[in-house]
Amino acid sequence: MNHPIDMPLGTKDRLIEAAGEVFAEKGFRDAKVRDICARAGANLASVNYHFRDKESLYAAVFEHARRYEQEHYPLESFGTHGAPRDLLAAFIRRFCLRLFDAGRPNWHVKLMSREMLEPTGELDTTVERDIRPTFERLCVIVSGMTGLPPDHDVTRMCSASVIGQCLHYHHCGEVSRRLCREWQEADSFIGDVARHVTWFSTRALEGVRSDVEAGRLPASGEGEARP
Amino acid sequence: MNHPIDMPLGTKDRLIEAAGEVFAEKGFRDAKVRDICARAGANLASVNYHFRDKESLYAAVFEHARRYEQEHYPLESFGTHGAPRDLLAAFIRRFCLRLFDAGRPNWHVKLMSREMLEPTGELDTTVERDIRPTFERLCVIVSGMTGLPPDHDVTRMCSASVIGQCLHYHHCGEVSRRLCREWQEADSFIGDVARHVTWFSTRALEGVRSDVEAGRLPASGEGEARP
DNA sequence: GTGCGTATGAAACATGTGTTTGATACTCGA
DNA sequence: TCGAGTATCAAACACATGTTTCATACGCAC
Repeated sequence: MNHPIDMPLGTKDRLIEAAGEVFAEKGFRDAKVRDICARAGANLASVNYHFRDKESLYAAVFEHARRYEQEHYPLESFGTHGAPRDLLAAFIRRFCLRLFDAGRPNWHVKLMSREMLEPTGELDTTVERDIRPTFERLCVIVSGMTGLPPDHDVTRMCSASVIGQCLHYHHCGEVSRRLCREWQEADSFIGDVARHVTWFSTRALEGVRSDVEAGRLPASGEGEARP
Repeated sequence: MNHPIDMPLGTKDRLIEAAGEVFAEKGFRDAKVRDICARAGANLASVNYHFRDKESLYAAVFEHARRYEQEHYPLESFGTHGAPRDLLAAFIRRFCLRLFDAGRPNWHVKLMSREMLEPTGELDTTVERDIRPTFERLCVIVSGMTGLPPDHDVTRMCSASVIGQCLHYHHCGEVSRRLCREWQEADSFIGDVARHVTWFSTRALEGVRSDVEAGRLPASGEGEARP
């Protein structure tokens, strides 16, 4: 039976929450059903009762995470009015919040990182339902700054540069924690990252725009990559 | 007994090679000793004979990878002469080659990605021996472009922006493969990425420099992060 | 050839772990 | 109160997988 709203969470939901944490921490294989059940305060058999097996639980966790993200951080539904650089700043700030806001279930992004390293079917679903619309939205914003169409290769790679900078602090968090301990520990961490990425990217895109207007597009595909 | 040079590789070395591949593909836990031995064409017991156990094999794989990287892609030993922007371009190209050059054991970077998600002791060693000197080297180059000291927060975050862009195509390779299939498949992929990151970052750093010279440093640590 | 250290082989062992089972308790409508 | 559907529980099961064992083969000094 479905659980009533505003109740201390039924077993099924507690399992999803606990599973999310454990899957994010340990990965699918290393996550032990016994551990999940213990954290959820549920019996060992409950996973196989409420979900069919461990794998279906994994899928349920992803479904849950996707719904949560879209409800709380709807990145694709940005207003389209305003100066491109303001839109960019707002986008980056929202994106960083989504990445680092520890307010609520903070394991969503880590789960995604794992999927990227070793994709299962869940990645495809998430890309189409979540990532692609977000990325397209960013491309439109960046397009407004470069003066090139949203589907132009340069626009898309510039958008990837923006995303990449933000994600870096997440993916390589363990490394940068070791390189510059102070950063991550600062209360203003999220704001600092967002502000820096905005600054760096804005200046970059201004430079790109003037290059574009001067007709200085880089010739791509030339074989001069190797030293 | 140690194996003579230029021989078809002894069991111990074949095990390391095979283990590297499997660990990178599946992660430590999912990697099965039976699978590793099969790929190495060795007996099941050989892992426990040549190394003590699976974990020591993992350590040996990392040791091997670190040595290989330092021999083949010594990033920290760059020349310091030349215009900063040329040094930056060279650094980025070398770094991208190191990330994507499929020429030889291509599993090193993937192993590192896994360590970042879920650090074991190996990450610490690699950070100190490999990553930190590389990063410091980049900071000096970037410092030459911003006009700020190498250990200045702005310089370090700008360096992180450069690294982040490059790593993005690796960490999120599976995603960008789904978003823009053509990119990854192009022969010129490595060159394209390097060229774009260089372009984007150079323009950004020029902008940063003029902001710095005009005294327009962003006030950090302000509480204006949340919307 | 004999003997010793090293390496490989096939099989057995031990344990961690996902899943199933059958019993028991709880909820709610008739 | 009864009974059916639902949920929880402890125990057992089944299998994958890291490790060990012991037998055998190889290489080399004497």
